[in-house]
Amino acid sequence: MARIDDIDKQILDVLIENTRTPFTDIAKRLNISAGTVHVRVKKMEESGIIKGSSLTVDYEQLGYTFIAYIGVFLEKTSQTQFVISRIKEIPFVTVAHITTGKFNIFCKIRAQDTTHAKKIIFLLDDIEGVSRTETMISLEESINDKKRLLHKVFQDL
Amino acid sequence: MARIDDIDKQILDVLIENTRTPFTDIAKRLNISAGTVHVRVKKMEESGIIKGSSLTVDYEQLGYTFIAYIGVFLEKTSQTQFVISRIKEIPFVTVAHITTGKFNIFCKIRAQDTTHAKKIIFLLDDIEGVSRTETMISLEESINDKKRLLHKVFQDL
DNA sequence: GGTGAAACTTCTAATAA
DNA sequence: TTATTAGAAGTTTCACC
Repeated sequence: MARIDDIDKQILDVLIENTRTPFTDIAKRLNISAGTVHVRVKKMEESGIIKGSSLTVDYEQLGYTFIAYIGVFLEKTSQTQFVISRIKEIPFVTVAHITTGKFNIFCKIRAQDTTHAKKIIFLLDDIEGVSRTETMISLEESINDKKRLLHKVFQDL
Repeated sequence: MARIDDIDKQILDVLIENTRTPFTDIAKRLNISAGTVHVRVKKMEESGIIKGSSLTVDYEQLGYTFIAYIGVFLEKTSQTQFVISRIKEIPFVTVAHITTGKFNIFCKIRAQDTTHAKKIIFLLDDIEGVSRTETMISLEESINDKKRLLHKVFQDL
């Protein structure tokens, strides 16, 4: 666990909510100087705690309305890394985990529609070492909130 | 599908990679003026295509090393919305979908360790209407790249 | 470490094309 | 719709606590 103090945590909290919050604003809120905010952010960037920033985009408006989770079964566990490397080549697979339990690998895909999704799933099925896949289509993305966790990062359950 | 043109797409592409890229930089790359970038970004914010921005944080460094996916089985489908509303109250559930297939609801949790995860899973199990849950622990997050999709948003398969 | 102020860069909004 | 421009705002550096 990186050693960051309470000020750092508060800075993170603000920037997680909105990356573009001016340092001068943050400084005012936390009663420190903008220079201090700047130095601390820079340090967290250097230490890798802050990995980058990204826009939150409305995929639906861009025509990407289809989300599914796909469990992947392998013929042999030893093929895991190979299959992962092949999955990385498929666009629209946005998340993939090696998991315990039912599946060997577990992915999330985002596609335009069912036809598009079918193509992606077929690509997955065709990877050497994949015995079969199991698809769970999302009917509604009820929670998807990076901020949810992040605001709670330092809160106990 | 929102009507955005090629310039908009290119602006999105840059900002998705790094929200803090100066508009003057983007302007140079695309051979347009910074004012134009500004106007276009503003429009995309107003239309909701740009929903916000967030820091990408290294959770591992913050002590959150445990990721699991949890499939939730309900006693009756009619309880779905109620259960979702209860799940929303649980911190550390970062994603939840209503799905077809095996499970009724499908969540992702991020926790500090197994003890912490156990508490979260027990909270889920205790929700009225939940008959049981099935946990898949992530051994490795091999792909988690918002940028992966985003850069490909306008690419065909 | 933190501050405050100066120097520099970027943003924004209004105007003009 | 896009470009220009000037004033406002934000960032960064640095000498000094």
